[in-house]
Amino acid sequence: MVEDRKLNVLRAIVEDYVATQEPVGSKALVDRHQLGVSPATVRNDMAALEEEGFITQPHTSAGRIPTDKGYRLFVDRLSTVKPLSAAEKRAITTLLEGAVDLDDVVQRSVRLLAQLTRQVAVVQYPTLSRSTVRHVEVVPLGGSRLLLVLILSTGRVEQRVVELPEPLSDEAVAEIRTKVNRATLGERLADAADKLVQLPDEFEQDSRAPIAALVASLVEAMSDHRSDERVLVGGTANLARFGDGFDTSIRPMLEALEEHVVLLRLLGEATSPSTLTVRIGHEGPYEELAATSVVATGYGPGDEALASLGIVGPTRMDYPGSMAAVRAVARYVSRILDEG
Amino acid sequence: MVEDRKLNVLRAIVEDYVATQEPVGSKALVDRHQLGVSPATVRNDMAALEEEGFITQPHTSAGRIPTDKGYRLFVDRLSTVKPLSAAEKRAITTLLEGAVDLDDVVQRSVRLLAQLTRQVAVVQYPTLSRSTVRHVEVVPLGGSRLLLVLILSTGRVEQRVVELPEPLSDEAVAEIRTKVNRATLGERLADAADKLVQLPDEFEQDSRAPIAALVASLVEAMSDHRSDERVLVGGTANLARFGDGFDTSIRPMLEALEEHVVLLRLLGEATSPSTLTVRIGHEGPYEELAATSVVATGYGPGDEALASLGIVGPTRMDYPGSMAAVRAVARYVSRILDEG
DNA sequence: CTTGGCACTCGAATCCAGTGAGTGCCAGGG
DNA sequence: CCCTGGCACTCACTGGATTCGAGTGCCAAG
Repeated sequence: MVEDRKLNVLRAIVEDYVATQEPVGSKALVDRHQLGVSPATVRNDMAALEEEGFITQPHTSAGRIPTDKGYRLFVDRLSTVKPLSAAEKRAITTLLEGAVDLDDVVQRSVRLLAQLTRQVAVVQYPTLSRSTVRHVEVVPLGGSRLLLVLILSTGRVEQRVVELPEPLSDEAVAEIRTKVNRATLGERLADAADKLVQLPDEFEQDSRAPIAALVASLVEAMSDHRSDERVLVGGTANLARFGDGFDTSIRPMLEALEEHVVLLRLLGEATSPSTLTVRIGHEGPYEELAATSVVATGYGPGDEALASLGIVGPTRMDYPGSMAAVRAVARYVSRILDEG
Repeated sequence: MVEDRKLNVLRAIVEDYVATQEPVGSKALVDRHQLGVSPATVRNDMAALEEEGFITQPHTSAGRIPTDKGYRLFVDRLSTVKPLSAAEKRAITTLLEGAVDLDDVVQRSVRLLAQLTRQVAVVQYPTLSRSTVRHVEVVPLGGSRLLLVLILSTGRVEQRVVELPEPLSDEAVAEIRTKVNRATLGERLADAADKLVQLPDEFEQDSRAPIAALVASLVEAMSDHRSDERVLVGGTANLARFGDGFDTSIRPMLEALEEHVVLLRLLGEATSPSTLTVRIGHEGPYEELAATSVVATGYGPGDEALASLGIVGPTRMDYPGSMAAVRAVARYVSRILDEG
């Protein structure tokens, strides 16, 4: 019973602090929430909560603010899912349904997430490594140059221009095209690359040089994990809203947002769309980002997570709202990928 | 003679203020520059400069800071080109030469510009509208779906998936491919679109429906100026360095950087790579960005400007350095586009 | 035209009380 | 055992007064 109230107090503190960004005291707490007890009682509870490490006071005789541990308890046990408003749901569907291609989906998702949560949004492009080959196109560009276009099951398109040691006839190109497609269609990228390297054997000895060059370029495109690391960031203007711990917190955040590798580590392993990952403050791998939290989840067709998306913001964020938005967007995007 | 010294004083003020970010007084000025006159003389000159509107004092009995008009005079008449260091030149060539495709070139350019100038860098993707068609590829995806790949002279690749009203045989696809290419090869986008709309007439009456759908999608891809508006932004972390006029200036900047349309207006019309555009403070079209300047130029193969690139920073920036960096990067990128 | 001298201005820094939100603790009552 | 009102205490914050000093403007002399 009394334990319950303590948790209620913690919840109230988190909610008020997130709303006001100011340390919250016992008096204000009983005023704004129906706790049914006096400030003195709340004070006792607060003392206990502080003892247990859930809240802290910035200085003696100031209100309390939640610690990372406090936020953790809050998201794990105290926060109820905040359903999105009808308007928000509508915004999601209408915005995402207007998307024309994969790039567009990703761009719109970032925008959407940033708007919904008023935080910085991060969306990773679908990973190459788990997708399969849908088609390979070989286009002569004149001279001895070829354009290779690699179309993947996720809708991603990679292209490369390759310079051959000698020109190829149109017939030779056509032959290569069919053989390459026969070898790789429907294969996962890693497997497709394996099959490709054996492909030159199927050709005459003296025509192998150009084939080998072409295959090498294609294999490189397949194994090039550059695009794995591609992420899109949006809503950075929201950073300026933390009028508070400014320079200490905004600088490393901006730096992190530039470093895609860092961002990907922040988003973490792509989990299934039904699982949300919340990383609070110091729980993350970066010391400089101790004041920021990450709410992320995976997305992809079916329940297979191809990539992650999420938001990054100060530890003092609206967790229920952010979590609801991230989850909703991930689901809608997954559904779109399902259909496309 | 005395007029010359006044200009020297202005130059010194700009340089010192840019370096220290603090109002500069007469004493400090004679200490740090070999002006060969006493502080009192400098004071007289300063009074004159203020009278003419080139400098101002934030409050009585403080040092002077340049006005927008002062910066303008500085960049127009006082700044000598600051040659890049050997290391910087090396950085440019090595970084840009490693690029594998157009996207990569753009990405690397942004990074480079941000590093060189320690400002926010903006690079516009090469415009579609002025480029010509190099190749159109039509790929059956099974069922009645086709993938259209549009390859442009700039190296840009656009793709669309189109759903036809009825399936097409492989032979029909091949025929379409040749006809489409014959009609559009080498044409500018606008002209190519014009030719395409007449294409269905060349086919049998009863096979026109799928052709029309295909053509419509291609024309849309060609006239879709979405990609005209694509820009890449980098180096936002540098914003945090303006430890000074923070909240008044960083917020609108972040917002502007999110709005690509705004950014494009800031970059302005793409000029030839040999011409630099410098927009100082209030000279720009946006009231909120009165404290920011833009250094931009066009780039593209030959001397034809396909798109713009540049940097955005506080009016108190190192103009000679920024201008040198922007110009150098634009030239190198143009050269790469020439070769590619 | 330049220069040294000098009075003057005004923001920034320092100091110092006063204020008040908030706490911890305690004794009394359900 | 838990809640509550009371009370002394702490300490950031505010605002006014004061000082300090960088920097200016002006003037008379060279």
